[in-house]
Amino acid sequence: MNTTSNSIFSLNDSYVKQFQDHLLTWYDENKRTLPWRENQDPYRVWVSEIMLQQTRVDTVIPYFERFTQLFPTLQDLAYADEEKVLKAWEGLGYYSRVRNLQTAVKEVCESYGGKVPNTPKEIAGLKGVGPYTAGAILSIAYGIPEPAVDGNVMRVLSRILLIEEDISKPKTRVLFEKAVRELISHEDPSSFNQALMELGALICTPKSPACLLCPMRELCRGFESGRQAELPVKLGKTKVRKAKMTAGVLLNHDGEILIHKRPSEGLLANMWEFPNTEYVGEHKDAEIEALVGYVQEQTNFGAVVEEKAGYIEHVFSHLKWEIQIWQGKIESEDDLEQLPADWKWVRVDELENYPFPVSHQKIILLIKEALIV
DNA sequence: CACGCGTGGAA
DNA sequence: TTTCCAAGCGT
Repeated sequence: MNTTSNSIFSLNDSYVKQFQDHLLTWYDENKRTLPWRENQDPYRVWVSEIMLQQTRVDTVIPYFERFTQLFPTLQDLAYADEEKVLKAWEGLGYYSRVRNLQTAVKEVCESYGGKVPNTPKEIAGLKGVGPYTAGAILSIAYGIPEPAVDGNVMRVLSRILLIEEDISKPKTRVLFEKAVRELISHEDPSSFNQALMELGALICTPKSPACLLCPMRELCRGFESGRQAELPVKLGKTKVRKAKMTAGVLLNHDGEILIHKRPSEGLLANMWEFPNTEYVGEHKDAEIEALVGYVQEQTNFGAVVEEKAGYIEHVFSHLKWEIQIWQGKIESEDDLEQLPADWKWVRVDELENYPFPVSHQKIILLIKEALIV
């Protein structure tokens, strides 16, 4: 047996075996019952992994239940109307995830006979499937010993192995993948990868980790040196740009509201919204002028703004919208049916049929509470 | 590589 | 209230 150092992490066979035993035993006794753990259906595993990207488990659970009920199989999703798919994702954020997912399952139907591929190269080639998700599907659905390195894994391993590389650097992930390749159980790669993440979620949390409850404590170099709270090293900055927005709830003669479908790329792609634009200036004249000008440009309609209907703030990961909301109407003798593509007149009770981002759901709430429509 | 891309929870 | 996120990926 090789009992000497066999890696850049100085992991000998004995350490690796203990690592696996402690981790897998703890996982077996403490893992949560989650809807995507009911079986190993690659499609369901895939959906869950996409939903869980940058999103909390508690948030995902109801979405996963509803989504898999609406689209039980890969084929159901592949052939579904994109609007229905976005509606099922409404409120979950990062909407390109689900459009990429649908693109990818179509690809699986066309190129892989409807069966999710099980090789790293093929699966990583699918839209929206990066290094983490590829490893997660391969290990969890197919039992293949590939690393699945997410934020949890980097946090947990940075502490246990005392790795001080900056985890905000993309290159650092590769280092952790090397570590996982040396540690991963070949008997149960699925449980091993999930256990690392589960430990990160339940014990080895970002702030004040529960080291006294941790099954890995005696194997943890971070704990041993009392430096677990300093890890992982994560540099980088958070700057949120503020944008002053003006939005309109604009009615036609039939009391219908004007809405717009956003472009297919960029922020909130393909989601619906009320006509809005960024403005410069301090006073209400600037807000009204910007809004009316935007509507004129886009639809060729003349809007008449009547009164302030409210104010809403909405914070994105990288942007803050400060939205002034105006109520008004479209004054046009022209044929109101001549709407440009991606614009629509809808009744209040029809709004629920369209996918709106949360920022504009707040406007819908204002309409239902305050406006007479 | 750096940045854009949502949302709601926790401290 | 402010900060930092939470099972990342595309460009």
